[in-house]
Amino acid sequence: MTNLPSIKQLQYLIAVHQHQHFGRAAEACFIGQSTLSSAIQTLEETLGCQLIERENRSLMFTDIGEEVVIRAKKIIADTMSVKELTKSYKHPLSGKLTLGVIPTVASFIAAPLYQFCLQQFNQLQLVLVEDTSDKLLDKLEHGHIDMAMLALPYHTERFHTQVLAKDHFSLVHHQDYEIAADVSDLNLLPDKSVFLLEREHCMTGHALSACHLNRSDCINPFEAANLHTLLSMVEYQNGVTFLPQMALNAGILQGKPIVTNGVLGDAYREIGLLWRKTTGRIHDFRLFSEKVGEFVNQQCEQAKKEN
Amino acid sequence: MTNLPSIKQLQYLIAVHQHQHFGRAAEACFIGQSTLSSAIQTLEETLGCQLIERENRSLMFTDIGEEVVIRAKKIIADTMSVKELTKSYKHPLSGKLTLGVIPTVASFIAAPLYQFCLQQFNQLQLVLVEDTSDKLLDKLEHGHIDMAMLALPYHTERFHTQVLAKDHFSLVHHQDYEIAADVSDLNLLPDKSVFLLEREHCMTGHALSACHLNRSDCINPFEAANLHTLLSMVEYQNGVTFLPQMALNAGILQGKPIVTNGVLGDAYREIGLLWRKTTGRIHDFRLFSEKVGEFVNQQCEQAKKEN
DNA sequence: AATAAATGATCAGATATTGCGATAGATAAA
DNA sequence: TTTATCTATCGCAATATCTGATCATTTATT
Repeated sequence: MTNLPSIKQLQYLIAVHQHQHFGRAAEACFIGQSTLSSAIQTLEETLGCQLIERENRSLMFTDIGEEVVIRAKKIIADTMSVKELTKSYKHPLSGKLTLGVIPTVASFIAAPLYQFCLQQFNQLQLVLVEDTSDKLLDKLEHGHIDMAMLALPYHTERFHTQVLAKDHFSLVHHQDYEIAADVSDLNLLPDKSVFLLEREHCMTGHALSACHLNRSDCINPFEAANLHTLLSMVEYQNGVTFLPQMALNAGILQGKPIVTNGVLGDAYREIGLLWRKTTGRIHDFRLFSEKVGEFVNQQCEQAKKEN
Repeated sequence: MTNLPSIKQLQYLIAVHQHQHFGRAAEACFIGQSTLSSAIQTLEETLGCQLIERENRSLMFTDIGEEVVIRAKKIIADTMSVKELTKSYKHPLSGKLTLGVIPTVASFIAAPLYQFCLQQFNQLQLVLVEDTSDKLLDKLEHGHIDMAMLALPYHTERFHTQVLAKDHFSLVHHQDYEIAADVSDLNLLPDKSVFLLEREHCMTGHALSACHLNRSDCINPFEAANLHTLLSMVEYQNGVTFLPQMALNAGILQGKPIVTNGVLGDAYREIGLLWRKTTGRIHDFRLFSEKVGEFVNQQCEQAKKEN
């Protein structure tokens, strides 16, 4: 058996790297400075090379030291995930779970989702975070959130993706606005009559591709930052836009002189849950996505036979 | 600081999993049986759940135990790679290095490459292994070989790929075989006049795509398993085939009544080195690929102004 | 049924590792 | 020079790891 570095040694090394200071690192690890000093020395011995250059009053990690720190971090993270794994096995869906949700979903289901989880998982302390898709993926990668709920398709190989539900788009317009009864090809809509969210918004892309909108002339250059601004434009400028079923079910049109023109056949976005592939709480997440999947499906349900 | 499982405990757990037997596992770890027994118990305690069901005369890993073993293996591998990393830093390119090479490369450069490495890296004990691309990637994944040299493009995201050199294809044919002086479009060659290796062979694909051969009629249905069989067919059946520069430079046509029709403009395969992304010998491999890259380039060099 | 072999758990005691506190040594700041 | 800061070192204590002998249980053999 080869003599490998120990978990503790790696933890201590990481601490020194974080604090760039032996004393403070030792404090953070709840051990004495001397202990840490000798631990690092032993580690350097087993690895057969210097990791840290101790100078007058400052530290300096060697190239190889930096590389070792990177790998050590991964090893520690993996080891902690083993503990998480066994813990979530013993106490399913307990403790804190931080879920990131994109705005065009959170607006409509954050509150009922929170209520739902409170009932379903009474051991769980759910924390919701609202942000854009990009930001959420960043947070997910860095461990600031445990899972992300966003609209698919969204290109990412980095994480495990679990599809929960289809959320169909409907065409909506002012109740007085006359529109051809049969709008099979949406590209035939009048010039500048289609209002959308800002271009960077993932829902804009989803609406465009799901509705096969390729004639840019019919799209109004105005870019809304949120759905309510968008709706007010549609209301006053007598245009049209696309709303996901989830928004309609949440009553976004209530009290407004805007009506839906019915669901558009195969135009939909998908709601999905993402998590880190290396997570230790895989059981938790599977269980969570199963239950929440049912809930989200319900939120996206199309009213049967509604005239 | 949370109480994490130790590296040793994980190693012992893996040993028990491998041997499915406490006694033999202990032996393999060079520790007493009692030590191992208590180590596993301590591990189960820190993880808070049972990993192994000890029965009458047999072992049985629990579901969670199996999962822990999988993750433990990764942690141990990563930890060992840290040791490798520092070792290769102290003694660059020393010890054993096992390199897999595909047949259509190995045939021509295995011997001179071995000689080259003997001179360049006198601390290195190079072991060459010849096998097909697929098999080599399998071996690479399972750690049976350290690097693989194969012909690109070859689709794989699993490994780091380092391109070494372009190896151009030339059209060759029997010296008495008349061929249009200007064969700009190879699809115009006579029916069944093009001989190739078997369909599964990566060089077949590379030749086809590099030479933009899309008219299947001109390809002879015979499939050769190696280049020498292929050449004998070309020789006796008066057909043509494509050979990489590497083969020509190695003198494969010497003594044969076969001549080259000159290099085909942009028709080439690339020779590349692949290694596991998580390797600890990254410095070694970079150094190796740099030097060997020069060597392979030389082996693929096209004779200037040769008439 | 009696006996032997196999296997993992347990215990006391040895050894190794990890920990602490005090202090030394070296350097920079006052 | 004095003081403050910082890591290394040393003796010693606590803890973890390891060993060898032994136990309890089950299975195979006689």
